[in-house]
Amino acid sequence: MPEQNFEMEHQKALHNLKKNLPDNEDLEAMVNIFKAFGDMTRAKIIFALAETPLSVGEIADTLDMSQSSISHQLSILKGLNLVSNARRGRNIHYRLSDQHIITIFKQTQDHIIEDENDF
Amino acid sequence: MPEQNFEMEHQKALHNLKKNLPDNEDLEAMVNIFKAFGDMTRAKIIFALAETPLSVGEIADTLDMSQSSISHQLSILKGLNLVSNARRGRNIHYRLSDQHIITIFKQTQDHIIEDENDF
DNA sequence: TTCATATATGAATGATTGCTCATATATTCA
DNA sequence: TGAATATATGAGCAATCATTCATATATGAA
Repeated sequence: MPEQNFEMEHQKALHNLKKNLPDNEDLEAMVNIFKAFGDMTRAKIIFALAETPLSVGEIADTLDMSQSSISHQLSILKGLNLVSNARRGRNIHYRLSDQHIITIFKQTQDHIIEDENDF
Repeated sequence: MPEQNFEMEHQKALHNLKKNLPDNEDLEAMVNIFKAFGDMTRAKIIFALAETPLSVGEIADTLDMSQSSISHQLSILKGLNLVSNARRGRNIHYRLSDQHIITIFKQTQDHIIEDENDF
């Protein structure tokens, strides 16, 4: 009876579930990154930096937001090693730490597009 | 002088930045998904559902959390089409809407691993 | 050194959010 | 139908968070 096989498989999966979950530390690292992505300002900063390195002021101008706000958000992104910075003349230029970051955004965009096709 | 070329390229990139950013609607959709991923409870739910479909009660037991809390979080995930549900006998089973979701998590895990190697 | 500019930072505040508790709804079973 | 079980939902509360405002720090120019 296939119905019972399904049930048995399910029970087995259920039993192993808890120990198959990533440990809290790893999960927390991931969740923190998603949290960083889950804010309009930071997402815009990331997309902007995907095009070219930018100074704090340039980002503030582009996004039409205060210097302070951008600086605060950059320090969060930096704390998570999502961006790095370097002085360039009078300014400090920020850049994405690695290309993975923009890939994750693109992947998510794909998910949304796929999703829209369902309707 | 290569320094000036750099500066000119930068000015050009800066000028085009604003109109190259994704429009707000698209960005908001992405940000909402990241927001959903950016919470330990929901992340755990997603990892659990990546293994097998589960009822609300099974998730609550596995994560050692209240039924109400899990139900609330599931409704958020469902609102974003990240999970779907179907009654199965007395219970309601939830499953991931598509496989993209777990790919995004794995991609992020890769980012973290790469990051750790830098130290 | 002094002034001007660019960035960082701390405190305060309003908004968002995750959980709990109580309760409503819905389905199965007897 | 009535009781039991599974899930959903609304209000309330504490915690988190993004922005602002004021100010500190740091660099470059004169």
